[in-house]
Amino acid sequence: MPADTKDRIVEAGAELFQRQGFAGTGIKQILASAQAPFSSLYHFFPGGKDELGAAAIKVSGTRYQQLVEAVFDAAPDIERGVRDCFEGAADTLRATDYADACPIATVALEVASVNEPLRIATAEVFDAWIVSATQRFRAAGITPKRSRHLALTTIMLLEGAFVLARALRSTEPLESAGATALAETRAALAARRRA
Amino acid sequence: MPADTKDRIVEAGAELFQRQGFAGTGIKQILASAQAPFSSLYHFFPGGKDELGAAAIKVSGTRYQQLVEAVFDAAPDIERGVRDCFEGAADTLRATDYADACPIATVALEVASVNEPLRIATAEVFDAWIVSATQRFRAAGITPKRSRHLALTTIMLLEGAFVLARALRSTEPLESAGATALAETRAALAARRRA
DNA sequence: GTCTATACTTTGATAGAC
DNA sequence: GTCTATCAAAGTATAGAC
Repeated sequence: MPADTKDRIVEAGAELFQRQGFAGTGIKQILASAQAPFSSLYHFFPGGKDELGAAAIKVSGTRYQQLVEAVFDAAPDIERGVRDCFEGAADTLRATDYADACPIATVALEVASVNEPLRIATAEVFDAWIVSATQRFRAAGITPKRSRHLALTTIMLLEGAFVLARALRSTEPLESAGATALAETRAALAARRRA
Repeated sequence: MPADTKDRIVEAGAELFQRQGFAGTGIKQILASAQAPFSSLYHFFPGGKDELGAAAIKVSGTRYQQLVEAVFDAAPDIERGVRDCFEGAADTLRATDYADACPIATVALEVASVNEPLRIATAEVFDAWIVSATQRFRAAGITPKRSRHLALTTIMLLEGAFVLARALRSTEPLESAGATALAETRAALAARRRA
């Protein structure tokens, strides 16, 4: 629960953008949800909706990364970490009636070709995720090149599973994606042992 | 090049929805792009924007499936078909300045939690894709269960790669996803041979 | 089927008092 | 920092003549 007004606005924006998209969410709805006065938007964000959007992307993208890293840190090994990520994502989807998946994917697709500043904001988040995951695999002894490939694959499987899961209202995609991510991780670990 | 007015409207809507999303595209923009009179929208689509959206999802989703099936039909074997799909998608992304990826993913994420009729329209398209890909793998001798898993994995890798590629303005994700899809396909084919 | 005109709502954004 | 009032523009949708 954020303390000051600015934080409440960013949090409310992040949540609504995640569920309804950027264009589909009005700033009045955000301020009402944040229980903040209307004028405070332009007080804290002179750049208006776009500036708020960039802040929301950064905050929710960073928080999701921390969440995933916490899952990996809590797991006994990296294979379990991968598995727990997909299972946790499936749990969240079910618990939120298939509303909460990736915090920025919807906005990323919306803005990719029409709003360059926001596109860059989403790119920076994805970049950070890739770097973080790559580092995690490298720490497990996988080669740098293969670690990046595995990081990309894991993230793409998760993002693709989110698209299908939300549309189909099923966690079958998450289970399938998790199994593939696990198989790829094991293959990379096996290659490491052979080296 | 569609002949009559209704087709032009659907085509224009499909293209704009794909690139800018559903909420981010106005019906006036669609009609202007289709060079159609404003009143004809409600003549052909009494249900307004939502009905047009459902028609656009169905048309572009079906066409994309046919495109992919044509790629597989033209390939000498299923492994090459998988590879050609990802390479073709990468070519299209580069050729369109990272605008044309999945025709319905943006809309699917936007509407999943806020517009049930459109969510169902996207689900029907994804379902058809999954069934089509599953059948394709089964025809190659892979078991039904594993064929569905492989179909889901392939589609998810493509969708996830589209998200990252458009945000990062890079085809690296497509290359990585294609390599993983190919590896999974080969593993499934190898398991078939052992049976 | 198409044309013009328009109703109504919501949008993002601003001004000025307090 | 917040309040009220308000703006112009864009949004969807409808009516009625032709």
